[in-house]
Amino acid sequence: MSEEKSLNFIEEIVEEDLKAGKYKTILTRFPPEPNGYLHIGHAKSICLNFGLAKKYGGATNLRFDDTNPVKEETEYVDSIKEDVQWLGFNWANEFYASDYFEQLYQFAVTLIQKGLAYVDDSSSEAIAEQKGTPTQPGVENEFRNRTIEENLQLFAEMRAGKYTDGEKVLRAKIDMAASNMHMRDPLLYRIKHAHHHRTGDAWCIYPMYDFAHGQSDSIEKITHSICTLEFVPHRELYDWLIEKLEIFPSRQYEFARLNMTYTVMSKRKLLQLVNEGHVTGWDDPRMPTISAFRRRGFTPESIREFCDRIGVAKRDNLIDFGLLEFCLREQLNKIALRRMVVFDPLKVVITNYEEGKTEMFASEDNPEVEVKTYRDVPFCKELYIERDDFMEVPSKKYFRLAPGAMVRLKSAYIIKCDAIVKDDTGNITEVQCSYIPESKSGNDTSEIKVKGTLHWVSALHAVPVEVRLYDRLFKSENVGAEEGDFKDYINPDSLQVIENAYAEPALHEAKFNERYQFLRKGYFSTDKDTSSKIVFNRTVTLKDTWAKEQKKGE
RNA sequence: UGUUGAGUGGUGCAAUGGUAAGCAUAUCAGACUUUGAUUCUGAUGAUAUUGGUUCGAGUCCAAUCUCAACGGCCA
Repeated sequence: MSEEKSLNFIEEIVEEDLKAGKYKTILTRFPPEPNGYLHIGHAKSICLNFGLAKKYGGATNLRFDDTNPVKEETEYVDSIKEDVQWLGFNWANEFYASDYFEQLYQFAVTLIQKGLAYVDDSSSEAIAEQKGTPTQPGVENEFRNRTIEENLQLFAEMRAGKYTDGEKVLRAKIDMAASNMHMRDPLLYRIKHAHHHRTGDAWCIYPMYDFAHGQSDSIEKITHSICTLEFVPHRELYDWLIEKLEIFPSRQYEFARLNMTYTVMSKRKLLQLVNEGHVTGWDDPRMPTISAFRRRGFTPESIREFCDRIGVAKRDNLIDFGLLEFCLREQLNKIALRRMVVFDPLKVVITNYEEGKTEMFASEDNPEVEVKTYRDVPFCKELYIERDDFMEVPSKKYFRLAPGAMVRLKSAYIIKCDAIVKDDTGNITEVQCSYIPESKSGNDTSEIKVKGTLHWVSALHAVPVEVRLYDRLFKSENVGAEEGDFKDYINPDSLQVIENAYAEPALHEAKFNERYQFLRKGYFSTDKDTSSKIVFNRTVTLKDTWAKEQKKGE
C-alpha cells in the first residue's frame, strides 16, 4: 500500500477545498437527461462523481435533468437507475429537475424583478440572427427594454398558457456583444405545450438547461458540479445566475469526455442506430451502452477498473477499445468457469478406442483459483475438434493436429493422426487417430511431449448451443473524425451467429450470470434470448498470438 | 479575423523549477505452459516548434504551430 496514486485535477481541487475548510464534506451529482440509455462515457462520469464522494466521505445525488418533455420518458429513467446500481453505486437522493419547477419559476421572477430578464416575442430565426456569430457581436432588439411590470405580466401569462409554442421566450438580460455566445441574452424559458413524464400537464413553460442545471445544483447544495468540456463556455453563465440570484455557490468543473476507438459515443447517434435498425436495441451487445455490456457479460468490476485506468484530464482523448477488453479479461480470467465448446466441428475417430465405451475425465473449472473444483467430461470413440485445429499440410509453426502429428486432448489422452477421410469434393470429413493409453491425463507415463493441446467434445454427449460472436460495430478506428455519415462506417460483420456449436454436457446447466471461458475460444455468458436452446454471447475473445502470427504471414 | 480550453512514447495517465521523464496498455523478443490463454523476463518508443528567464525548464515567460469547443426555443 505504499504506492501513492497521483491525484487527478479534480481530486486536487477537492482536497484543496477540504483542506481550506471551504466545505466540511462534498456533495456531487450525476445528472443524466432521461432521453436515452447510459453508455460507457457516462460510466466514466458516474465513477468520477460517485468515486469522489466515496473517497472523500461525501455523497452523490442522482438527478434527472428532465426539462425537455418531448424527449424524455420513464423507460429511460428506469434503465438509468438500473445501470447506475449495476455499476455498484448508491445515490444519496433521487431527484428530478422537474421537482424544482416552481422554485425555478420564482427564480425567474426574481431576475425579472431585478431587471435581469425579459420576455422576447421574436421568432427563433430572428433571435438566432440577432445573436451574431462567434466572431461577430449580436445586436439588441426592441423587446429588451420592456418594463419590469410588463415582463412580469407577460411571463405570468406564458405560464398561464396564454401563448402558443414559440410565441414568446424569457431571456436573461446580459450583454448581446459578449465574446462568449452564451452570455448574449441566453434563453431561460420556452413554451412547450407538452406532456411531461412527471409533472404531466401542470406546466407549459419549461426552463432551459442553463436555467435548470446550475440552479438545481445550488438547491441541492452540490459542492462540485462536474461535467464535460463542452460546458466550459456555459460556466460564465452558470456563475452569473448564481451570483445574481444570490443562491448557494455550487462550482462547475469540466473534464474531457470519453471517446473510444471503433464506436460512437453520442446518444443522438446511438438512438439513430436503434431507430434505424442497425442494431436490435439499446442493449444489443454490440452497443457501447451499459445495458449492452451487461447483456454481453461484462462485469461492473471490469468497467470500474477501466474507468480508473483511463484517468481524468482535460485533453481530448481516444481510448483504445482494447483497454476495456484487457480489463475484462483480467477479471474474467479469475472468475470464469472453463468449458469446452467446438464451433466448427471436425469428426475425430479414435480407431483403437473401444466401441461404446465412455470414460469420464475430471477437468479443472478454473486453474487460477486456489481451491480447485472439477467437472466431469465424457470421452468416447467419436469426438469433435475444431476444424482449424487440423491442417493436412501444416505450416511451419503449426503445432496442432496434422497427419502423423500428436496432440493432447485437454484433460484426456494424447492422440496421433493416422489417416484422413475425404468426400467426393475433397473436403475432409473425418480424421482417424489412435490414442496413447499411457498418456491419460493426471497419470501420464508415456513420457511423450506434445506442444499442442486441443479442446474437444464427445460426439455422443455434445449439447447443441447457439453462439453469438461480436466484433467491433464500426470499421473506422476514429468514427467521429471520418467524413460524411457515421453510418457509412458500420462494420457489416459485427455479428456472427453459430447456430449449432457443440458444447460439453456440463454446459447443459449453464447459469444465467455465470461467466464461462470456452477453452481457447474466449469468454462467454448466456444471453437473455436463451430458451430451450442455450444462447451464448461472446463477451470477449482470448488473446490470440497464433492468429496474429498467421496474419503476419498474409 | 473572435472567445475559451488543450498539446508528454502508438494509446491513456503521471512527474506541482531539481536523479537516467515514471506507470499501464499496445507492440516486439524470450521463458514457462495439458488453453498459442494466464504468468514471468527483457526490449523498442515521448516532452509540438523557436526563443527567453534560471545554476537547473516537460514544468515559468513570449511568439508560432496544431487540435477541440462555442452561432438549438437540446442537454
